[in-house]
Amino acid sequence: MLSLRENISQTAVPSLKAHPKRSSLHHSATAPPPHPEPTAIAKLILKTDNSETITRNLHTLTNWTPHLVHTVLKRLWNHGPKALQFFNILDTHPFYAHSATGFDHAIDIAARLRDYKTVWALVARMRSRKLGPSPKTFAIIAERYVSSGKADKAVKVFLSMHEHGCSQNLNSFNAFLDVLCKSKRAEMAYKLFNIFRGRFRADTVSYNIIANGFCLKKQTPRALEVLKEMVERGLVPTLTTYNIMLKGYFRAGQIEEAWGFFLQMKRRKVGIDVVTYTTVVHGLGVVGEVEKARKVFDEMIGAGVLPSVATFNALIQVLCKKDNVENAIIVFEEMLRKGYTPNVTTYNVVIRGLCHAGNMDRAIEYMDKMKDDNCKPIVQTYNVVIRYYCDDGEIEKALAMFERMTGGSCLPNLDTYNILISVMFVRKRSDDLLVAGKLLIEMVDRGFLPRKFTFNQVLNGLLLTGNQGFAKEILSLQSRCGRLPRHFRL
DNA sequence: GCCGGCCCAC
Repeated sequence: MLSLRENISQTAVPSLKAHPKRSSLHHSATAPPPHPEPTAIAKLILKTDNSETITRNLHTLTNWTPHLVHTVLKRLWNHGPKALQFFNILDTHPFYAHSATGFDHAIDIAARLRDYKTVWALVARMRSRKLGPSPKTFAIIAERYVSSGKADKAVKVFLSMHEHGCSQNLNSFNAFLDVLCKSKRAEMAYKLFNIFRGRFRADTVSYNIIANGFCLKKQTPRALEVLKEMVERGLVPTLTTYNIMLKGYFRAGQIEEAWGFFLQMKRRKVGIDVVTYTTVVHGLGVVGEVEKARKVFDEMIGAGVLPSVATFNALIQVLCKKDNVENAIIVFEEMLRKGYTPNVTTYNVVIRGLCHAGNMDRAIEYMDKMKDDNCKPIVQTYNVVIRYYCDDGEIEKALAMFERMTGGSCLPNLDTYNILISVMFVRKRSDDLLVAGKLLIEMVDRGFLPRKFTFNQVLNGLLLTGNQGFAKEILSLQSRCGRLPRHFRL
C-alpha cells in the first residue's frame, strides 16, 4: 500500500489540479479511500510552506474523523502556528465539520500561544455552529490565563461564561476552582468558593479540590480546617478526601503524620485502595525509606489490593533515586512477568535512572524497547536523554538525539530548546553559537517564548564571535517577541 | 478521573 505522502503528493494533487471537484469525487467513488495516517499528515503539514498545497492535500482526504483530527493536532502540539493552520484549513473542508472537542483543542493551542484574539474568535465560531462553548472550553481558557499570570482574567472568564451561552453549574464551578488550585492559587480559590458555595451548592468534590489546593502549597493545617468545615456542614469525606490529605502530609514533609494517618485509614471503615498504597510507596521512597516502601508494596497484595502500573512506577522510581537502578530493573522485569504492560512513565523512569547511573547506552536500549509495549518515546523521554548527554559534554550525541526526535515525528518543546541552547555555550565555539541562534529562531517560529536571559546569552555570544549580522537578526526577533530590556534602542 | 496515586527539569 502506498504511504499517505505518496498517495497525496503524487496521485491526488496533480489530478486535483486538473479537475478539482470532479477528481476528488471520482477518487472516493472508485478507489478505496486513502487511509489517513496521522504521522504522515503531520509531517506533510510541517514540511510544506505553501498553504494552498496543504489545503489541496487535506481537502483531498475525505474520511476525516474527530479522532484523526485530534491525533494530528496532538502531533502538532509543539508547533502551535502549524496546528492552528491545520485546524483552519480543515475548517473549510467541503465535507468535514469540526467537532466540539476539535474546537476545544484549537482554543487550547491558541491560548497557549497567548493569541487571545483567536481564542475568542474560535469561541464565537463554536457558538455560531451550536457546538458550545462548554464548561470544558472555559476551563481550558481559564487555565491558560492563570498559567500566564492572569488569574484575575480567568475569574472574569468564569463569571462571564453565561454571556457566551454557557450555563454555570456545580461542575463548571468545581472545574474552575481546580484550575486555580492546581496553579497554586488556593487562597484565591477559597475566597471564590466562599462567595459562591451557596449558589452552586458546593459538594464534597468542591471541598476536596480546595483541600488539595492547600496541600499543594504544603499548608496541611489549612487543608484540615477546610475539611473540618465540610464535616460541620454535613458533608461526608470520601476515600479521595483521605488520599488527598495523605499525599499532602508526604508533600509537606510530615512523614510521621502521614504514616499515622495511613494507619488510621486502615482502621477506618472508608478503607484504602490502590491510590492510597501508591501514595505511601512513593511518599516513603522519596524521603529515602526504601525498605519501608517495599514492605508496603508487598503488604498490599496480602491485603487484597492489586498494584497498578502506577504503583510499580512509584516503586521503580524510588529504587532508581534512592537505591540502585539494577534493583529498579529487577522490579521492572518482575512487573513484566506478572503480565503488566509498562507505560510511557515506566520507561521514562527507568531511562532516567539509567542515565543518572551513567549508563547512557542502556538507556537508549530501553528507548528502543518501548515499541515492544506499543509506546513511543515522548518529548519528555528525549529531553531526559538529551539533558544527560549535555551534562556529560556529549554535545554531538545530544544533537544527534535531537535530530532523531524531529525525524521521528516528535516535536521539541520549550524544555528541549532551553537545554540545547544553553549547552551551546560550553565549548566556546563560534559554530555552536550559530546553532544556538538557529534554534532560537526555530523555537520562536513554533510559538515558544524564550526568556530574556536566553536572548541575551545568544546575542552576546554572537557579538563576541563577530557575527554582527546574525546578532541583528536575533535582536529584531527579540523586539517582535516583546522581550527587549526596557529603554532598549535598536 | 468532575477531586486523589506514577515522569519534572534548571
